[in-house]
Amino acid sequence: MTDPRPVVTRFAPSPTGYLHIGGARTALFNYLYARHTGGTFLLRIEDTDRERSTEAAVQAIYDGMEWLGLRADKEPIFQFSRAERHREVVDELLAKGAAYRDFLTPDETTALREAAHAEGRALRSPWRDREPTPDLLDKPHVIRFRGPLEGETVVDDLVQGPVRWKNAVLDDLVLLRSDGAPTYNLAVVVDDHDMGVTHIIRGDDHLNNGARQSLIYEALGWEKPRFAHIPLIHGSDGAKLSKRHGATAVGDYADMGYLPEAMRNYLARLGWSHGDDEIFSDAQAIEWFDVKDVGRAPARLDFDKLAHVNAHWLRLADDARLAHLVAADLGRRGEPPSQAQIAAIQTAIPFVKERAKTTLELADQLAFVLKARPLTLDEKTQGLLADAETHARLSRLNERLKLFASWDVLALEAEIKAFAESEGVGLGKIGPGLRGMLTGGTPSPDLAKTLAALGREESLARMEDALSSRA
RNA sequence: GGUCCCUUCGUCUAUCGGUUAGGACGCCAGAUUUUCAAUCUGGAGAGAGGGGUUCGACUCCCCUAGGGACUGCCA
Repeated sequence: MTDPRPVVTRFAPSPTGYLHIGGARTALFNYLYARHTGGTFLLRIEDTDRERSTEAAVQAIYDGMEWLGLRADKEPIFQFSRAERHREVVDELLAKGAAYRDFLTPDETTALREAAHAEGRALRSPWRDREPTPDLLDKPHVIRFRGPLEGETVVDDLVQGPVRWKNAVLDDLVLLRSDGAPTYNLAVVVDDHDMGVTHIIRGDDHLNNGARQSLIYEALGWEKPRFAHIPLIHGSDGAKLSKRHGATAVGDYADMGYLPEAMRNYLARLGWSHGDDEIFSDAQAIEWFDVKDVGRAPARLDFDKLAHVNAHWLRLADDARLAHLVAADLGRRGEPPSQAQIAAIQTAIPFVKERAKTTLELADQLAFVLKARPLTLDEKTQGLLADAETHARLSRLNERLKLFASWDVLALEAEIKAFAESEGVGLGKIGPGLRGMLTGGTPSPDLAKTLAALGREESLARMEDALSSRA
């Protein structure tokens, strides 16, 4: 019952589009399970559909997995390159009598299917029980699997539990097309077998295929892998994932300011749970993950929660790394930062990172840092400076700060408080004006942090700009 | 049409026959307050419907409804 073989999982996307979020999660689950069991995680590109497969899509898959940090343990396998081997297996099936040549034309097949459909039965070709004469062999034909007519097939799915089908309802699927190209269901079985895959974790849209594939394994006398059909992810509106939901490709999430480690955390939690744990590291995910704990109901994407998880990982992220990401975000926005601005971002990031949920928000929070001198002051600040008393007070603050050497948050905080006390006023008489001079009105962190983020030189310069701008 | 899968707060989920049905995000209120956030505290909020089984069902069984997948010489 228990499979003694070392665990081998695989992610097997077809290169016909982006790597979307659902596929990314499937890859994640395969990866986590392999890591959890000390097994191997493989990548197979299912490019047997020559019409729709593109190199760009293959690259998109690589890029997406790279960004998410999911590396396969071996070189990827391209399914199309194994067509010869697939045909070999079909010959074996033919020899065993587990497959047959079907000379029906596409039109005849369609007619037969419709008739069978109307009666609610599975399609059966008359060629299933007819021996072709030798001269017929040159004629175009497909090769179909000869499925059992009686009995039932049970797939003991790791997520869905035991699922059973009457064999009579499973039709004889095509193994080899009339042009000799192997089909998906055949190729999957052969490749998974040859790759030594022990656990097939994939979307539950493949659940029905599991029964058909199971039958092929049996016909070949091969040891079957365990299946785990995980529910699909839906968009935030409950509908199927589509471009309309804003982002389909995983790379889009990078552009929206999410961190890959946050993505892994959030995606793992979508459909899988380990008690009440919400925030967990990669190491914990690997330690805890088991396909048995994957739920059976489809889950929706929740961008608010993703943002919350992202905020957590953002705070833990390295400042230099965040500075690079913010710079990239700004570049994408058409506002590439100068070298000086990048340096300013670096020093300011520690003071604003707990205020942002994405690197995009981080870029917004840094807007006050990026402003060029002299700042344009908002009306509120202009009004404050127009008041002689306030102006005089802020000038005194400026003089005092000029003499203040230890430019760190705690010291600055104490200094501002001390100044307020010496002036005999509350912070309310100082804060708005100081902030206005420093930022021109753009939102910024606490005053001491704003001063620290700006740095001594820039802070004092901005103050002096403002104080002298009145005339 | 046929086959198969799914159904706990708005969302993600815990529960694995006995709980005031727990947590997280979001939401509302309050605290904090020098802007904007963040943070802290509190609150509202759920077992699709109907039958069984049982001393007792969110939990097991059946039916209905709703959602989804497959039904291809696509994957």
